[in-house]
Amino acid sequence: MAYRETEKMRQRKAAARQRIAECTYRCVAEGGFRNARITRVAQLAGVATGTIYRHYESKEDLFAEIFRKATQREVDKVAEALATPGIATARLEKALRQFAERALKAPVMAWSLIAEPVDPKVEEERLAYRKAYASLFEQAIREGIEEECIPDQDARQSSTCLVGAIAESLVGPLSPAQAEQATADDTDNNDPLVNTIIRFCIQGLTGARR
Amino acid sequence: MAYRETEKMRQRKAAARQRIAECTYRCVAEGGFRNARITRVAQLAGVATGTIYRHYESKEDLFAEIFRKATQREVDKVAEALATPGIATARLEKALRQFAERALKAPVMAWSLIAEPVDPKVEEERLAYRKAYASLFEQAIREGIEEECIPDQDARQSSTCLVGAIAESLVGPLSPAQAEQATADDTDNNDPLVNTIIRFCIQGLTGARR
DNA sequence: ACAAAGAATGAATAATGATTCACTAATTGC
DNA sequence: GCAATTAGTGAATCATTATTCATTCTTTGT
Repeated sequence: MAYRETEKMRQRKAAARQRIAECTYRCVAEGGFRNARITRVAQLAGVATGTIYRHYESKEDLFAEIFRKATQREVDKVAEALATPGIATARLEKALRQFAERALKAPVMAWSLIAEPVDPKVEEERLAYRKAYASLFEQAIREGIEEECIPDQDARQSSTCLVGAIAESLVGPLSPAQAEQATADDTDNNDPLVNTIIRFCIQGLTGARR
Repeated sequence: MAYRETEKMRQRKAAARQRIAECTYRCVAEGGFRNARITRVAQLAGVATGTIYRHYESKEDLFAEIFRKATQREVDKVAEALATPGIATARLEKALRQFAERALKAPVMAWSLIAEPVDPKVEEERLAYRKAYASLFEQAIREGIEEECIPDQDARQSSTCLVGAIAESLVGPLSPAQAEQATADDTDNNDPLVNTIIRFCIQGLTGARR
C-alpha cells in the first residue's frame, strides 16, 4: 500500500474546487451563464479543462451549484429582513426593498438568477428558489393576517404575485440590452423605481393606500 | 425567356410558407420551441429541410415570426378587452382575466411565450411584447387616473408590476414540470387562482379592497 | 418539345462546446 | 528510491443541429 489521501491533499483539492467555483461566479457576474464556458472557467482558475470534471460531474452540476449558492445568499438576506422586529407589513417592505436594491447593485448576476435562459438543471434550481422566496413572503403574509395588518387572503398566491411584480419590474432595468445604457449615477436614482414597486406590492396585499 | 413567376406559383409558395408556419406553431404548442427542430418541422410540413430556408432566412427568423404572430393574437385580445365600454378598473379586470384564462387554456404555448428559454432574436420579440402589454395597461391606468377611479401613480411602473404578477402566477401552473400533473378538470378550477391574482392587481393599483 | 429559370431536395458540412481518456506528474508510505 | 495510487492535463472526440449547395425536378413561354 502506498498512496492514501492525506489531510493536506484534501485541503488542496477543496481549494481547487473553491477556486473553480469562484471563477465561475466571476464569469457569470460578468456576462451571465452564457458567458461561462468550461474552457474559460478552467483558464481563469488556472487548471486544465479536464480538471473541472474531477471536481464536478458536469457543467450543469457546476452551474447549478453556483446558482444555488448565489441565490441562497439573496434568500438569506430576505429572510433576515423578514426576521427583524416590527409589524408584518413593515418587515415585508424592508424585505422587498432589500431584494430590489441588491438586484440593482449587481445587475448582471441578478439578471442571470432571475431571467437568463439556463439549462434545465439550473432552471430547476430557479424554480426551487422562486418557491423559497414565495414561502418566506407567504409566511410573513400569514403573520400579517394574524396581526390583522393584512386582510385575509390566499397567502401563497399573493406571495407569488409579489415575487412576479418585483422580478418583472427589475427585468427591464436589468436586462443586458438595458444595462449597456446604464450609467454610474443611475445606481442612486433607483429609489423612485423601488418605491413604486413597493407601494404597488403593499397595496396589493393590504388594499391600503399610504 | 421562359419562366416567369405566375400567380399560381406565388400562391403555391405562399401556401407552403403558411404550412411551414402552421407546423412550427403546432410543434411549439406541443412541446415548446425546444421541441421544434427544423428537421421535424420540415417533416410535418412535408417538405425537405432545405425548403424551409427558401421561405425563411434562418431558424431564428422563423421562430421569431411564430412568436410574433402568437403573441400578437394575445395582445389583441387584451386590447379588445380594454376597449370595451366601462370604467377603467372594470376594463382592466376584464383584460387581466382574459389574459390569464387564455394562458391557462393553452398552457404549453403560454409557457413558451412567457417563460421558455429562447434564442436571442426571439427573446427580443418577447421583450417587445412585454412592452406592448405594459403599454396597453399603462394607457388604461392613465385613463383610470383621469376618471379618478385609480389614484395618481407612475402608470408605466404599475403596468410592469401587473404584467409581472400575472406572468409569475401563471408560470407555476404553466411550467412543463407542473403541467404533467394537471388533469382535465383542472381547467375549470382555475377561477379562484385567477380571482386572487386579479384582486391583488386591482388592489395594487387602486388601494381599494373589494 | 424545348430551353430557360426557379423551386425543391437532403446528404454533407459546419459550428459550437461539452466531455472523454490515454498519458504524465505528484503524492504517499515503506 | 520505489511502487502504488491518485490528480492533472488538454488535444481529440462526440453530440447536436442549423445551414449549405450540387443536383434533380417543375414550371413557363414559345
